[in-house]
Amino acid sequence: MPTIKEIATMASVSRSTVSRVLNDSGYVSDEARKRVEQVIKETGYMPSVQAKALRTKKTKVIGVIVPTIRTETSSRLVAGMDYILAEAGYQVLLATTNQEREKELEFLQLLQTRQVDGIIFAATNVEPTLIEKINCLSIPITVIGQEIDGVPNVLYDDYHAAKDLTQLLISKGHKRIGFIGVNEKDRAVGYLRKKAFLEMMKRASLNVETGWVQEGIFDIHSGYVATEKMLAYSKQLPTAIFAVTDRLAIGAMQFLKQHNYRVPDDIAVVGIGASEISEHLTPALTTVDYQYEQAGRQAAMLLIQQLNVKESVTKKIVLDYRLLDRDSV
Amino acid sequence: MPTIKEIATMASVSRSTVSRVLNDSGYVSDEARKRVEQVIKETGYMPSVQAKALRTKKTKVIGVIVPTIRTETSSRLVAGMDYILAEAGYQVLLATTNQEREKELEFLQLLQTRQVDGIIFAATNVEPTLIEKINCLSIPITVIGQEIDGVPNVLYDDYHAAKDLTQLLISKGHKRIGFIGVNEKDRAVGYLRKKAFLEMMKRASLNVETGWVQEGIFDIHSGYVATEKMLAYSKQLPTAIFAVTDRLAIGAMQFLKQHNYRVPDDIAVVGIGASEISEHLTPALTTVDYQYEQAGRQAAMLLIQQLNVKESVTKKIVLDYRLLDRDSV
DNA sequence: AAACGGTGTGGTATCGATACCACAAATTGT
DNA sequence: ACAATTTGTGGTATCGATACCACACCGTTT
Repeated sequence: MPTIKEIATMASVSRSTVSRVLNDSGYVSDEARKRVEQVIKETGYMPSVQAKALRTKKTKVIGVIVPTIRTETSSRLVAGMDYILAEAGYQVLLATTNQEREKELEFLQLLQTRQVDGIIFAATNVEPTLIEKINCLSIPITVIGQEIDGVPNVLYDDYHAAKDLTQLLISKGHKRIGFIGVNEKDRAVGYLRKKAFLEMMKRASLNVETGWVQEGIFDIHSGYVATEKMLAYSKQLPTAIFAVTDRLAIGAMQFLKQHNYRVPDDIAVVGIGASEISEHLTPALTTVDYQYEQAGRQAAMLLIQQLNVKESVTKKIVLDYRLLDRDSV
Repeated sequence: MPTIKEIATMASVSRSTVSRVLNDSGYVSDEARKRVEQVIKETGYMPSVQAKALRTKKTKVIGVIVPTIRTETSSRLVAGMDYILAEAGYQVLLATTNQEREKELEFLQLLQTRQVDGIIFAATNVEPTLIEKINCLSIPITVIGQEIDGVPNVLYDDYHAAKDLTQLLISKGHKRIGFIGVNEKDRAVGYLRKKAFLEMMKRASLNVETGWVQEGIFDIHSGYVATEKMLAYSKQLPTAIFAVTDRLAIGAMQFLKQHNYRVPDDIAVVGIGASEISEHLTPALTTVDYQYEQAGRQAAMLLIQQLNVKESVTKKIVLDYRLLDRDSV
């Protein structure tokens, strides 16, 4: 690959002129421009991204931090981001934390020294040190899925979605409803969804047995186990189970089917997430669609907006959700 | 962030000495080293990746080209790669092609000008122009999932896996077996799996009605539709369906259940891919586990190997697969 | 005719690091 | 004691681009 210097020599102009042609900046005579373009075409020259980045401090790369890329949620998020970012000429540099807190910090640092133009961060645990780090970051950032003050956020409306879903169960006549959650350190998925559930039950004056509240992690099997425990420890069996993710719901349904409970006739099940499989289950799972790809797009757009205006915006976007009332209730 | 020059001044040494400390190369007195390290610690200095890359031509970034990041297959692949690459100090720059051929070429070019240290390419269509481009690339590359001569490959054993799976169906007494494939331009998934199926049927002297052979794309719904067509156009109904991916198999099962065919009693179903959900379906899907994460790891390891020896290896790794004989047959 | 503003071009400094060489000082060998 | 290493350090060139300024050349304006 030739350098700009060689192109300049070949076209009998200075490097400056070649640069002007490349960036379409400043004055260049038609004649000079043509000569340069000709040489560029002949040689297939492409300017060195490294050199350009060093000089201009712009890399056209966006760092994306996600807990994992294996789950449908994350991969859809990233797909959505990538769609918008690619359109705007950016590429995605991926960083996966595997839920480890030190790694979140580490990657924020790493991406900064890599001089990415911006960061999109799908956080899980939001603790003070992390927030502090984010706030003193010199790069535009957008946080998705967890609320952090002072930075642009794209948020799911976990609270209201969970409320609506609980209300749906109640309105269909369920009075005994079990709950499968996750660790409450995850404020959005763990804390807010549970809070909404409990509040709605209280408002409807419905009792929640302690055995009805179980906790899983993020995989299908833990939904299975949680359901097993729930049924074992209940004085009275619940008639419905609210699982905070589709995978947990799928695990629950699997356990129920295998133990000859009919869904939804004996026990109804709902999830959150609208995973691809959810509508192909029998019965089709009632769930909430957060439209993760859309969320990724929004986050990317919000970031690009910041990059363009060059001053930190602190907008919050609360995403819409759709209740998918299907056959499992 | 200070520069190496400032660190040098602060530690009363030259930039060269700081560089030597940073890279642990050449001779540096203990005393000088200590002073430099002290200043680095105090300032929190981190060398500019851009400048380093410009000088050394190494970016510590690996470009990964995949058709999409939304599917379980791809996301697992990438997760596997990321695991190994992160361990070796590389980061992943993502490029998704959405199956568009021009984009595959475009990204190969783009990644090259970005001076990534290596490329991992999960190709789909392998046509001459692409192969040519790959062969004249100046960067180490590893291709995964499709066989291309002259470059290191990580391959699934599509042919034998499909044969084994067909054999399994035959050995369980099935004589009328339907097939749901994908476009044969995809040599691995479309062509090889079909070839293996047809050969095994022929070898067992089993007839394959034309209506029994259907084609879908890569989503669940197309498996549903293909099954619908298959049953509509069959003179005699098949007793088993071989779908070349799990998603197609899931679509098939969904259609069958909804139309009151029992799986596997009336019609058995098998897939390929061992998607997470496959074991949680009722009945649990018989499928082939390609261990995509493992595949991603292998590809990453193969690439790193090339980077280390600095000469192009042309090794081929054919991955092992596991037949998961579950309840859908 | 002098002054002026718009065009077009080249030269030089710079971004922040490493490579490489020159050279001084310390150590070793004979 | 002197040459030959080994060790330690700094200076300069370079990677490949852009930023910015200086200047030359025009045609207008006063």
